[in-house]
Order: sequence, then structure tokens, then C-alpha cells
Amino acid sequence: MKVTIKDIAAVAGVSYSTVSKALNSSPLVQEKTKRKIITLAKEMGYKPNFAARSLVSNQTMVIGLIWPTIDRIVLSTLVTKISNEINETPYSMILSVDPVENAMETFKRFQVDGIILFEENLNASIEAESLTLLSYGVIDEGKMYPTIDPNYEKAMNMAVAYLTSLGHSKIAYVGNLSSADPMQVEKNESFNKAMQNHELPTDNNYVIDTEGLNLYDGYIAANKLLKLEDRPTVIIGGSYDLSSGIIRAISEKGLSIPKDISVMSYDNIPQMADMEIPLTCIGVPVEQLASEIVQSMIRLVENNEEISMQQFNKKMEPVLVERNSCAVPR
Amino acid sequence: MKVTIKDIAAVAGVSYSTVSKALNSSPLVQEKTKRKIITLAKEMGYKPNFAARSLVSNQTMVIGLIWPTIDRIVLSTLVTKISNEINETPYSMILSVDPVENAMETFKRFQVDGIILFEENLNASIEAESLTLLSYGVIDEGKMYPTIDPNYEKAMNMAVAYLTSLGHSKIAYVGNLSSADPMQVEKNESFNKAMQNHELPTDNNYVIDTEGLNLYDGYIAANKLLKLEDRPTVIIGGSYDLSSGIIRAISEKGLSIPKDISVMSYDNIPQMADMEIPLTCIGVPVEQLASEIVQSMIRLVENNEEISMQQFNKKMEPVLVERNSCAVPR
DNA sequence: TTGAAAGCGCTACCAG
DNA sequence: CTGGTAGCGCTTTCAA
Repeated sequence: MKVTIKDIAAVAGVSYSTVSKALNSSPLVQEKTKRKIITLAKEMGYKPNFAARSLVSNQTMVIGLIWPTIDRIVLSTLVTKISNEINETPYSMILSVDPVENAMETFKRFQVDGIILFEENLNASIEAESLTLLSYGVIDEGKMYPTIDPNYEKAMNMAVAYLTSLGHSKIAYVGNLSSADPMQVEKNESFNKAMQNHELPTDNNYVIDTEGLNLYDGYIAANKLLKLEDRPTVIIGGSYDLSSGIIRAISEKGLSIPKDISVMSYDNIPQMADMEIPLTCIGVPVEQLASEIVQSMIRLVENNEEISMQQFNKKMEPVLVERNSCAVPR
Repeated sequence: MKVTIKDIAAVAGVSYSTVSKALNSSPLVQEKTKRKIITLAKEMGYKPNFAARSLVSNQTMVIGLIWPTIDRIVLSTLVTKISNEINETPYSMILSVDPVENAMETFKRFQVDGIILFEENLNASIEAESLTLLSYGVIDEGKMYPTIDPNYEKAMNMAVAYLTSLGHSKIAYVGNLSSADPMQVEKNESFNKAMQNHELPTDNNYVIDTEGLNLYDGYIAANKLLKLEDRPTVIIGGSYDLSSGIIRAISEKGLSIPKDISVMSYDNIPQMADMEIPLTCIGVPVEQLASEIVQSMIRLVENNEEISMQQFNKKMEPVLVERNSCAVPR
């Protein structure tokens, strides 16, 4: 049977409004009564009814996360971290794997307090309507919702700077350019810009479009690069999975990393250290990303449209982690 | 501003209980009034308030799915299909990637109408309490909740029967045995049983424990098999990803499928047809699995504990799909 | 410090 | 067929 605050009130011999206050740790209740009620509630197995609470408070304490492309595992680490992070707060997270528009619909019916959106693979532009939206993607002043941006431009600049400081100039990039995914495109453009900044040629032979983001795509791309007479001295993989494939291709050829060729990867996730060959990588540490996304979301939710959206746009700080997969070219 | 049924009632000039009925397509309202109200509701941008509705009806129309291991992508197809399937019903699905116990907690607070649980990677035994639970896993009479079972025993029997009918007797199996995942263990035991049923030896050299379920694990395992002097004539991969690795290893060795060696895979998902080499596979088609899980869940939810749980236990029918990756051994 | 009562938006019942 | 009304479980004034 369901236990309500009325049941507790009856047993405790107080009014149910007092129970409500006690359970919400209101200062308007005597410590003693409060403690008694709380103990009692636990004993009786009381579970607050969310529907009732949100009906009156107009809040659900739930954040929705839209992730339409679970088959691309790249983001699963981020999702998991975000989920963990949200669990540290009074909020809960629910996930939808539906297409963005359906997911929005579902979340709206649910009256979630806020929605987190991954821009990867997002083609349609979204109207925020009256929703509290936060996206993970590339900042664009035209957008009607705030964005947490991994700052590809800075990341690629740091990567190229690091590699040139080691003496590399034949730098290859393996990534998914043709896709409709604006984040991948931005990543590639940032690489090109970084090369120009360092007055290096953007030799088209050294930029490979994988048309996909999984291990095998990286494998194929790396094979193309290794076949060139004038090989690059270092390959930057555009994502964790691509880089896995790149490593595979290189070791299959009997080449050694970093002696024969250096490898660097975008994406800063702990798993980078556990690869066949631990990779030097660049990117915003995934924990920081998760933390910023969640904190911003919550501030956004709690500041109910008081602050202008622009103030929530945030470019993150990429970090370069050295792991011996890059050496001075010979 | 939020539109409620009262607002609609005011505009339409009817009572708000009539609006409620109209919106719920009750037969107790004149067609004309009903149509007028529905149109009006749409115009005014009315969104029903879930909290209010579930407060009175004691239902949320939401099914929770617990999936604590998103980093293992194997099940993502199933999850997606389940999500699609649920979207065809009046119910919605929400997903939690938290550990089972936390997820249960969250879902309980949410008062979801039912919870779907994947047994893969489930070690703790779960008490159903008063929840409507349905699991995808291996049927076990000791369990306190109904289970949809992919019937590994029958699947493996069909697989071995098919292969022996082609003339194979040196049949290898690549799978994850050591894991705490009861489903993987059951899969392997079913293979062994099937071999015994066909009076074939379960040569230990032919059963490889991958200790993982991804492509690379399958790749390594296949390499071990290919190194044997007395090679198997066919390899059964325990999952889609493992089989991908098996194919890779075989083609790297310059061998051809099925001329030099046959390959078969567990898992019956459409992606099997799109592999480098389309694989003959065995397993319950993922759509059927999704459909059965969702239909059972809904029946369960709607039959509120009237029917005994046993009646919901269901072993599914595996299907063998031929695709030319298995031939008569030479 | 406590209790009584209003009301969140909706469904369901009963009276007309 | 339509309207009035009780009440789902809870938070939040306002009085006592």
C-alpha cells in the first residue's frame, strides 16, 4: 500500500502540513518533531509522490538528455559522466534515443526542467520555444540556446604547436569531414586553420576523409596515408575510435609508434591510456565537459530566464596529455 | 503561458469537464463539440499536464529501461528498436544508464508504470518489490519477475544442426565465457550441449574464451584458431562484434569465406547483411525481441498482477538466416 | 511552532 | 450529452 504524508501525520499525531514541512526540512518545525517525523517516514517506507509535488511546484527536478545516435559509441563516456554528475545533484536524468523532435515532445509532456542536446548529427535547427535548452556543440551567435563548446580551434592549435615544437611538419589529419555533423566539420576546419597559423601547408594528401567515425574507418584512412611515398611523420586521429584504427594499421605494417611514426588523438578520455599504445591526446577532459554541462544546465534551470543566454555560452579549455606516442621525427 | 483545460473551456464556452472528456475521446461528448474543442486545443497550443494526469490516474504511461552498460554497444540496436516500438503505443520510454539499484530508485520516484531490465551484466539479484518488472535474460524459475528469453539452447542446436547438415564437424566457438554475464555463459553452455546432442566432441581447442565482446576480442580469438594445425572448418562467433573481428582475422590471413573456412554468427540483426562479408546468422530477430518485450511489458502493466508471473516467461524462437558465409567444407 | 485550507491540472463520478 | 464537484498528494500561505 502507498504511504502518504497523511498516513504519517495520523501516526505521528500531527497535521499533514507539518509532516510536509518536516520532510522538506523547513525551519518552521521543531527539531524534535522533525526528527520524529523523518524517522517515522523511513519506517513506514514513505516515498514522495513526484507527480503531486511537481503539480504544485511546477518543477520536475528532471533533466532530459537527447541522444539520437547511440549506435555511435563515441559519446557514451560523456553520457555516463553526465549521468553520474547529475546524480550528485537533487536532479535526475532521463535519456531519450528518439530523433530530436520526438524526444523534445516526450520531454515536454514530461515537463522536464531542462534539456541537454548533443549537436553531433543534428541537422535540423531547433527552436527553443519556452524550453530550457543547453547544447553541446559549436557556439554560433545565431542559435537561440546556449552552448558548451569544446573549442576545437584552440585544441587543434595546441596540437599543431606541440607537434611542430617536436620538429614535425608533415602532419596528417584523419577525420570525418563529409558528414552532416557540424562538430566534425568544425574540427577539421580548425585543423586547417591551425596548420595555416603555423605556416604549414595543408597538403590534401594528408587530410583523409573517413566518412565514418569507427575503428575501421580509421584503419582504412591510415592505410592510405602509409602507402604514400612521402609519408607524414605524424597522424592526428579525429576521435578515439579513429585513432584505434590508425594504431592497428600502423602495427600491422610492422611500424612502431612513435619511432617510425607518431600518432596523436583528439578526445581526452581516460580510455586513451588503456589502448594498445597509450596515445598522446588533446581535448577537454571528459569529466570537465560533463561537469560544465551539468552545472550550466542547473544554473540555467534555476535562473529561469533571468540571465541572457549569451552568458551561458562557454568555450572550454582543451588539455594536451603527453603519453609517448609522439616523438621527434627522424 | 501555460494553457489548461480551463482556458479552453472558457474560450469554447463549455465546462472544463467536457473539455477533459473531449480530449480523451470519450463517447460521452457530441462529435461536433468534441471536434471544436480538439481544434481549439491545438490552436491554443494546449499540452496536457502529465503530473496532474498521473496524480489522479495513478499511472504515468512511462516505461523505464535500465541499461547500465552503454559502453558495450551490443545492445544498442535492441534499445533503439524497443524505443521505437514503445513510441507506437501510448507509452513513452525513458532510459537510465545508472547502476541497476540507482536506476530503480529513480524510476520508482518517477512512478514509472513498468521497468525493463537487461540481465546482461547483472550480478545482484533484484527484488521486484511491488514494481512491474520484466527482464531480458535467461529464464530461471527462482526469479521473482518474468523474463523474455532468447532461447540460446534452441539457437545453438539449430546452428550446429545446420552446420553438420553441410558436413561440418570441426566446429569452433568464440565467445565470452569467463564473464560474470549470465547470458554469455548460457550461450556457451548451449553450444556445448548442442555439440553433444550431435555427438560431436567439444574439443577445448575449438572453444575460445574472448574475455570481452568487442571486435578486437574476436580478432585475437580467430587468430588463435587459425594457427592450429588442425583447423576448424567453421567458426561460430558469439556476437556481432566478435564475428566482425573473426572476419577481419580471416581475410588478413588471405583466406576466403566460405571457401577456405565458414563463419556463422550469433545475433540476428539487420546489420549482419552489411558486413564486409554478409554472415549467415542465428538468433531471434531483434525486431521480434523488441516487439515481444514491449508487448509483454504493456500487458503486464495493464493486467496489474492479475495473472501469475510464470505466464509471462517466454522463450523466443530463433531464426537462422542463410547468407553464403557457410559452405560445404573441403 | 503548528494547523487549516486553498489550489496545482486533471479525471471520474453523479446529477441533470 | 453536459456541467458540477470531489479529490489525487503535495506545497504554501495565513491564522491561531
